[in-house]
Amino acid sequence: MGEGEGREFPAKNAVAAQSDAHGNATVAADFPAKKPARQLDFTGVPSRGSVVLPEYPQPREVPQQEPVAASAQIQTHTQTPVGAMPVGTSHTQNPSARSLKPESPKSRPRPSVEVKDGTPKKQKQCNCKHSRCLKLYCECFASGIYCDGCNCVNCYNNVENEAARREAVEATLERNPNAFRPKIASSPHGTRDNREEAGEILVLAKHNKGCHCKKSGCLKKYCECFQANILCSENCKCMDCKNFEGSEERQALFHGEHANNMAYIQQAANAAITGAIGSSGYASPPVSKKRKGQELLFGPIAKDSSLHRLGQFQPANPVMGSALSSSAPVVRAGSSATLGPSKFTYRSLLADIIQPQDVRELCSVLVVVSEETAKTLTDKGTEDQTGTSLASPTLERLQGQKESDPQKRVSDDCLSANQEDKVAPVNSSSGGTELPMRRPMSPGTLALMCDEQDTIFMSASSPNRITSHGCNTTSQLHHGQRMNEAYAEQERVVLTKFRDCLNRLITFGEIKETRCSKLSRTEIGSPQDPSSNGPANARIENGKQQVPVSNGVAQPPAKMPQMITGAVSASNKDLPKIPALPENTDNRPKA
DNA sequence: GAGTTTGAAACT
DNA sequence: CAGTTTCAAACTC
Repeated sequence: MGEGEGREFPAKNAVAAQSDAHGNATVAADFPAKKPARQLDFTGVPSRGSVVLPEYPQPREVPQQEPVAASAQIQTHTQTPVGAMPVGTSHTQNPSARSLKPESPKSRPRPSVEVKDGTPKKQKQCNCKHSRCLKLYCECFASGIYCDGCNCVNCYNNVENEAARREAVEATLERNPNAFRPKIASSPHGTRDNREEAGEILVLAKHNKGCHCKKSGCLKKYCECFQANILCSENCKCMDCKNFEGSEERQALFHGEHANNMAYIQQAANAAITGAIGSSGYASPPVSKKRKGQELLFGPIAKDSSLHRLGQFQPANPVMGSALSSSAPVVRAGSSATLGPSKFTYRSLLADIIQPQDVRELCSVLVVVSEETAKTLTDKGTEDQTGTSLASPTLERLQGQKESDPQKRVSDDCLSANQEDKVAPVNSSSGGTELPMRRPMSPGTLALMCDEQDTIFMSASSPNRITSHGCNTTSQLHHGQRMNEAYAEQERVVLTKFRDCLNRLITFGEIKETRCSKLSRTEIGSPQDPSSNGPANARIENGKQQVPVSNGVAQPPAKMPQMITGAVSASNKDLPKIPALPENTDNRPKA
């Protein structure tokens, strides 16, 4: 029979293995005639009643908690074993004793042992009448156990009919090799374990095949996902699903009876994340999934779950929803692998840290750096030619810059830039309104357009330099060579700085992610104050930006400038006013 | 407890 | 793969 076949269970399950041993055939054979009852090991599932399985082969990830008493299938595969029932206990309640049943005595506890209040309850007993308990319709069969104490009629799911049963198992596996495998898979995120206990909902696990509910809104036990106490996932093809994170209906359902279930924890976590990130951060769609027909909105995605999923993600909360839609890069994650079933709407952790003005500031810094580099190089050239050093502070800075760590460099640069602005604004002869020579450029432009660098270099040059560049025809060749080197150096410095900024952003993003992650776990119990990541927490020491620590968790700076410039926030006001990026394009000085 | 509803499983 | 039928659990009254 295949019990074994196909399934991995056997392997995992020692006991099972023996029966399955793989083979298929073994079942009967191996089946010790009555293993106490263990049934097919095929599942790997916990045995419900019977015997066995010392341990579950598969870690079932999904602990089910809750209510679910679910149907055998799910239960079996999932819930049962899983957390809820300690193998030993539950099912085993009546272990051996069961009389296998042709008759189905009702003595045996069914597989689905529910454990509430810590008290294992009796497992369900099937009531099959037409399937002989040899099809998956039968929860016992589906769970891989013999019927025992059930109310079924004409049952063949027992030792006495092992042969028939084996055949049935084989047939079933033939149709679907995964028939006896757990239907619920946990998500990659392993955070759930800590919360399983208290009736938290397992939102991270998901149904392998997904449900296909049409009328239950996936909020009734008809729905396998709901029954397994998990949220519907992208695997589902249900309609009008309300079993998703943030669903009001779902919340209402759990509210009261499961006040502290996972749903709330998750929500709180979301809230925490949102708070940490900003109002436009994560949003859980309070609105229920749309019906497939509604998907007009989403286009032809439909059928597959994608559409469906989109529906699920819809922000129900008008506020959040709008925030979501308005904020640029909102990634809907949720799909499986990663976010998995958890349908959080993902938004960059840096979303609220990086403001448009910050980008502008970054551009300013880069431009300033570019200028300084150009200036320095030019001065050097001049020095070379004249033999005199200009002893420019800028030069010193730049020189030092190359030696110091990037962060310090950035910081210094920023400061220097600011200073320079105050003291001797480069190219700002005409005052604030005129486009400074240091035309703001997008990082991308700075990084990618070498030609632009030339322009900047040229424009950044002082009149003197220009003069020297352009007027001294005799030294043009030599000068040209130097210029090339200067460009290269200039580009190197600018790109280096930009790279440093990006690296810092990445670092902070990671820090924030970690922090949010922790927050989400602890949020419910002891909400942390999101404000902890305020600007005040970012400090710069020794030119190096220090990551503030709060509650043991590194705090990313709340404000971008600190990351970009590595300088004090005060630098903002010192920075030259820079027109919006797009506007500059045409204003760049022509060399 | 009978009847209805529902959706997975099985079948075509 | 889609549509239909079968089946048994979940649900309603």
